[in-house]
Amino acid sequence: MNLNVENTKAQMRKGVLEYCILSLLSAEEMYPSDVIAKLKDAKLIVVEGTLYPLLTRLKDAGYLTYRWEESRSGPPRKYYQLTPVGRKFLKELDDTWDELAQAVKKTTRNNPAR
Amino acid sequence: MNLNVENTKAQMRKGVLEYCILSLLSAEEMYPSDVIAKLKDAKLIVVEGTLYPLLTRLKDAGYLTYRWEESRSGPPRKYYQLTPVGRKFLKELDDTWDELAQAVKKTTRNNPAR
DNA sequence: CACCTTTACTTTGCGTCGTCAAGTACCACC
DNA sequence: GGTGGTACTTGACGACGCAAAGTAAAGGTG
Repeated sequence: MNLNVENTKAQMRKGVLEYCILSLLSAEEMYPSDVIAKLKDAKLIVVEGTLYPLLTRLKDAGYLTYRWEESRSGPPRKYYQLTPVGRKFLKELDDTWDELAQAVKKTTRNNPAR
Repeated sequence: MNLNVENTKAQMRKGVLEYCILSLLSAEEMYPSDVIAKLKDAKLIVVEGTLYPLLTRLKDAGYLTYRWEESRSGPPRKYYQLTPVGRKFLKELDDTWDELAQAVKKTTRNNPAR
């Protein structure tokens, strides 16, 4: 048990990972390293051991597909993209996120720190 | 493994629980059932088995204290309140939340669903 | 071709934590 | 002194992020 800011930050990040990844992939087809780089840009640090299993889960759930593409600098890459079902799912996650943001806003409204 | 909206919603909720609870308690002293009710108002469903251990962790970490108070309709209640350290921690969580919201906004900016 | 580096994908095990479910305890009222 | 409502506790379980080690493909260098 380790209740510090870093840990809580990690907890919060976990909750939105799926959503952010699907959202990134909905805008443009990418392979995992691209996704990690994009997330890093947004200050969401994610490592391989987190991303790969998650992508696999999303694929198994029918939200993602991928195609192999050759690379000039190493092994071939898996380029992921949303399926129609994935797009539908993403729309629901948009609402879910908005609801959560509303909920947080509501519970923190009278927070003296603000 | 069960990748549906309900599950993802639960995941997101997990991430902000600590924050919301501390925030509620910073505004006013409460006992667990009050907290559950307030969270429910904000559409954040939390059950006893989640809240009690979390409050204990927050107390053990030095962020909360409690005092017993008699009740007219049952056993005495533990009224929780933030410690000075808890207030400091909460301030940091405010920043953490803002950062996360920014990050999500950034990754979802080009999401066609929006 | 043997070796090394870089890049990409995979997998195992661990730790944390929310949740379920069952249990304990206190109080009021009849 | 049962009975019902309220409050707090706890053990087992499962999901999942993450660290770390492993496998594999391509290219460069001699």
